Amino acid sequence: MTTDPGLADEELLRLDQQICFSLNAASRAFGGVYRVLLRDLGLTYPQYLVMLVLWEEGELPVKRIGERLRLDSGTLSPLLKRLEAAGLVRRERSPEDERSVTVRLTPEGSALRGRAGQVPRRLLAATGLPVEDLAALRGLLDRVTAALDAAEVEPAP
Amino acid sequence: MTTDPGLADEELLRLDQQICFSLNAASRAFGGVYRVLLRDLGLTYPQYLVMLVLWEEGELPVKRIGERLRLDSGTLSPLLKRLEAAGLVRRERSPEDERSVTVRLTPEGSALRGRAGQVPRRLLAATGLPVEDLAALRGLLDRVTAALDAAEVEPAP
DNA sequence: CGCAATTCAATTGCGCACAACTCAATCGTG
DNA sequence: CACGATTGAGTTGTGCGCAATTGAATTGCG
Repeated sequence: MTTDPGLADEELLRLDQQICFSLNAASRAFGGVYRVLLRDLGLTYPQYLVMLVLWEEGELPVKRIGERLRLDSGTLSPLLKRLEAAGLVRRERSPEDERSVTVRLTPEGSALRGRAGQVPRRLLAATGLPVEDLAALRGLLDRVTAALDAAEVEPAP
Repeated sequence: MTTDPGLADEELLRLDQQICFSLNAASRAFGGVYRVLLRDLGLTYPQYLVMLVLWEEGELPVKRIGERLRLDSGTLSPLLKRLEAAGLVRRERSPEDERSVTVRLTPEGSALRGRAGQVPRRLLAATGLPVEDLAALRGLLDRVTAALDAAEVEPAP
């Protein structure tokens, strides 16, 4: 879990810089392409992520959506409200547990899945990478995510 | 640049889902670790990126900072104002071109570099990946970014 | 049973990202 | 030189991400 101490701080600063630049740039480049692809569906990228989960599950409590997407209620509550205002989902408190809110697709929300059908293919094409490389990328990303989540980083140096 | 047409839409949807989930998750996981590491410097992650550029260059017009970080004035203007309020930079209009604003490190801004010295090492350690893997990750990220930037994605399917 | 601790959603506040726009300074072309 | 086009910062408005807090419902422990 430690780093090669032979590398000077100066070199690490450069690598750190490159890693965080690259990740930031990639994340925003993806966002830009998704934005174009999703525009005529009336969805933002995070809204699309929520719809993907709902298309798979049909209905889900807010809590579960948050676990799937690593998002908390501070992000999901207003986002879901906008999806509801757009007529894509309904939200209702669960009768069994009044604390929980269940999110359900409306017929319009389900129908949108058809119109979203070409999004993945077009996105993967835009990456310009063969599927194997994308799988490798995903593997590396998942590894760092797991490590970063597990790392107990001390606040004060 | 096209995708294997043998893959069904359903499978592509799943892969797309995994790629965007993974990228999103990794980006936010990095953000979380940076947030902890930068907290006692009083910097956010995007502010740290700006400081990295300034530590390298000393002074730079807003325009150049934006080119380096792929950020526009809508993001940079308020961010730089906060850095100025924190006493880390000064902003002054260029005498040669009154449209341009030059951003300069203050002595406090320069001094902060020393306190940031351990950030890269600690971040790289938190990733749990050997340097070679991080380099590979960076390579893949840069490739997709370049391809996504180059891809002329048509708005309407 | 009763009350404290926990859980879930929502809200508030702050900062970033991006689009669309404004305004002044500069450039380029006739 | 003059005037229209372009450039560079800044502002506004929308949405996301996260921390911190609130408030109601539920759980669990004594």
